Amino acid sequence: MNNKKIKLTDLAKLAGVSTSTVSRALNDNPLIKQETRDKLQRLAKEHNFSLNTAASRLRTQKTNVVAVIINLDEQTEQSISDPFLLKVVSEINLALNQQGLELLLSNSIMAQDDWANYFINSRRADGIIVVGQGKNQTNIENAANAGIPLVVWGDPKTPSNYAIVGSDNYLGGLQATTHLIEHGAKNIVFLGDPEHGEISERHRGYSAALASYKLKQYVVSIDITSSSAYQSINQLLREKGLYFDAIVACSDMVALGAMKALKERYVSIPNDVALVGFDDIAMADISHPSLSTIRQNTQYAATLLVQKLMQQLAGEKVESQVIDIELITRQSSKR
Amino acid sequence: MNNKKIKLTDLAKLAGVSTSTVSRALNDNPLIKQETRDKLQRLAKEHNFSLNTAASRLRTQKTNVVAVIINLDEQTEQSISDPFLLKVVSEINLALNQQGLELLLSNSIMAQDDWANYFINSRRADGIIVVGQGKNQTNIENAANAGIPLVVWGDPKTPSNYAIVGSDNYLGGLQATTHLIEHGAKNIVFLGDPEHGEISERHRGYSAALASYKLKQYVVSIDITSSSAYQSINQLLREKGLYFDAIVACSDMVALGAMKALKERYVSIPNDVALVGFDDIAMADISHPSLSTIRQNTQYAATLLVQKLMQQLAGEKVESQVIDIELITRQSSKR
DNA sequence: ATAAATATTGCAAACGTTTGCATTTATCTC
DNA sequence: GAGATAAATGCAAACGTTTGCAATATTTAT
Repeated sequence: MNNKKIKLTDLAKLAGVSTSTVSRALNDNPLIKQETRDKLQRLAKEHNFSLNTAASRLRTQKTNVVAVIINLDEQTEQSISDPFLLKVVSEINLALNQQGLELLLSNSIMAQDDWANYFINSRRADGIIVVGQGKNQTNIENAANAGIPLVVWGDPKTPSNYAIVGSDNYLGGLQATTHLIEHGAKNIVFLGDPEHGEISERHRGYSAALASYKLKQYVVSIDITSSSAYQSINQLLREKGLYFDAIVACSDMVALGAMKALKERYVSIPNDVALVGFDDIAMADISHPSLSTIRQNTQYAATLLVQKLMQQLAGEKVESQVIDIELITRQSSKR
Repeated sequence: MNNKKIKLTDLAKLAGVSTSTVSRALNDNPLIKQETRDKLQRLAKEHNFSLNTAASRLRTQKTNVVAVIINLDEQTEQSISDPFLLKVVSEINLALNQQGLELLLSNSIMAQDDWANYFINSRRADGIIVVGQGKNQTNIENAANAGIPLVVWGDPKTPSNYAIVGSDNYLGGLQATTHLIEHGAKNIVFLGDPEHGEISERHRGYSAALASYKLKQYVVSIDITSSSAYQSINQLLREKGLYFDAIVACSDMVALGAMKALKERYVSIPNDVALVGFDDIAMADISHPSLSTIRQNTQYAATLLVQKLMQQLAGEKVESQVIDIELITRQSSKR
């Protein structure tokens, strides 16, 4: 094993050419004759050489790194328990790698609120993808105003000075609710946190659907975790009885928590209470009864996020973009 | 907004001192008078200055970055659908941040098998944490032999030339199985892939438990996903009927897939078939009936992984370490 | 064959830190 | 109060790339 790390200069010496030539050859610069390029690339591989990214980043002022920060509200445990956010991250990772970019992950850093500075000024990353709008968008807004290159996964209809990619949450809420109404539901509970970025739009969709059928709203505001959903449905049944015949949950995890509470009290799903979730996580299909839900196209979203960030870095102006959702009907809403 | 990025030299000029002093002051070097340090740190904050990490990494030959690679077998879809692996990553992220380290995430890179070279030689990261042993450990072994600083989340009892941190999978399999036997199970199926790193140990524990009670093994080998579990249990019931009265699943996702198949065919859990999973993901508690399982202490594991990697980077010799597991009994195994 | 145009390579100066060593300034000792 | 020791700061050389420009080699046109 080579004890000493080999560098560009060494490689140049070995090949009997200048370092500039090697550098260009390895970067496939057409200035260099194809033949020479091939030779040098082979030599590099042979000697197990790879460029020192620190040096190259210093020189080029580019990192090819994108920071991804999971923007969770401190008060909720959503992040760790919710598979959906992590799925989004996973898709972003794939999309980035496909572009030869790397992913610097962060979830706790959001608290110390100079994250933009931390990542960009220090040249740790070229740009930032924020996953989740959270309850409070001001620090994102500030960062965007300060010229930080960033894109956000969230609700694209939110007015903003930065590009947001995300599902049509309003339509999702609308479709979920309409679907339940069309299957005979009259008293439909919205289970979630209407204050929260994306979710408030889902709630608006819910309201709109109810309004057009002249039905009454029942909003149950909870922390968006499955255990919180479980508890609140339990409490509801205990204290007020079964006054509803359907639930629109703001996420699948929430829906599954509610489902557990219902099943424990022998409330039949979907006959007594029909249920629609949001996200289409793996468990939606595995649960029993399987969970109807609004599927979000995370893969496409990830591609878009990366693409828009790159465009922004290239100096282009980018806009928010709405992604189609799809109602997946499973057992939990079929009567 | 400052148009030009401010650098160390500028700060020095502003303060009327040399760059060395500023550099040392910002790194809290005791060579510099406390008073000067405070003053310069304040100045830096005021001007929103942060060190250019590219330059500093180049100079110090250290990145303070750890690469985390999710080591999934290509043939399975485990990674994206399984919340457990992502939970581990999330915990590692926390542990790293606590040490002031950053996390470079990778999941697809494992395929192109010079990952060690890619991360370390190129100085993208100081060390590597591999999450999951996968079926084939040779490329990890090679990397370790080549002196790449790395630690692995997997089964610590696997003989290796690198440090592995992970649960006592053998004991987990043993406890899960014994628990079922003590609750009256006679014909216990092991559902999983006994070829797979960590899981083979769980299977060994299962075998040992059965042996000591002189019971017969029923191994159902599947891909470790919930859908695969669902299908195979379905097929089993269809073709062979209910010849078993308990299942030890190699993971919670697999257990939940099996549970769905059982429920669909009105097999009562736990009365007809008792069930124990592995991991204790959030869904284990939310499912109905709730799922008994072997809890893995991921948080402690993450801390250890980081700690051991740091020790290794400091030149110390580090050993594999077994982490205690805990049997969580819930409804799925109570009769 | 020669001049002009083009293709290929090399020189050397950055990029922004850190750090060994030299230097200055402050503190102590007798 | 002078000399010696200790504390605080500054000088300048790295770290390993990339790239504008200059220089050389090759091809083309006449």
